[in-house]
Amino acid sequence: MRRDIFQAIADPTRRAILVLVAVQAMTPNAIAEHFDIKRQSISKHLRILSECDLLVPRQEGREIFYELKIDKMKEIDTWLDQFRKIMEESFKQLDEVLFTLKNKKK
Amino acid sequence: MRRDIFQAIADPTRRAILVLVAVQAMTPNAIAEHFDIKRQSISKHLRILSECDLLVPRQEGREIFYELKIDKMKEIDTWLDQFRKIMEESFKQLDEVLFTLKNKKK
DNA sequence: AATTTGCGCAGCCGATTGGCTTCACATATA
DNA sequence: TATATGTGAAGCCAATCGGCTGCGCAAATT
Repeated sequence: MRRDIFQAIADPTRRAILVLVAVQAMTPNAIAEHFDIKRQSISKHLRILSECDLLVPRQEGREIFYELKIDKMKEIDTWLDQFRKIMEESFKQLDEVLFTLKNKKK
Repeated sequence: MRRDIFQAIADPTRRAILVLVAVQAMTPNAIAEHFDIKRQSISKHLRILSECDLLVPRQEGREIFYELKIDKMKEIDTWLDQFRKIMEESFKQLDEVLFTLKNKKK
């Protein structure tokens, strides 16, 4: 059972759930109302999202409110950082090339 | 056949390929050397990454160099923006609450 | 106490995934 | 021209995915 954050957000329903819950913590039933999917299937998604720490359940009587753990989202951002860094490097090298060319012109 | 960027980066091999290619455009054979996977399987991954515009193939004789299309990566960032916005709103509301509390104290 | 409500779990099932092997084909190279 | 090399496409297969239904259980309501 792979259970990383990237596999979690691969599913469009799960991404939509995250957006919903981001605005306001919600119960499985309330979430299910927004989809053409049985409540149990939503539950399965919530389990996956919880297992990789994107959501956190908070019990309140017989209801369970699922809340977004925004910090976990930052992991995606961190992954993107690699590319920002690499691209920055590329531009730096490009700048050097351009600088060299400019100097040669003189 | 789902083919969106989130499904593309769900696979760890594909994420590694993206990082490799980000540094420098590479041929399928060169990429395959970095994995314990047959070249043909890598080809399949390259096809998927190309189909959702994360990579671009550049033919050079009988070799094909796959290059990262960094712009496409920004789509992930754009998706994350939703959450940044929502969180910003939450903090704004929290600030208001704190402000009200402070005033009540007086 | 009986019923309703909110929920998760287990198990079924067709579709998809991500490996693999075998092949065909075009471009170097001998 | 014959051979070696770089590549993608097709098809196989076990594992996983994402729906579904049918439970059981605890909390709330009657």
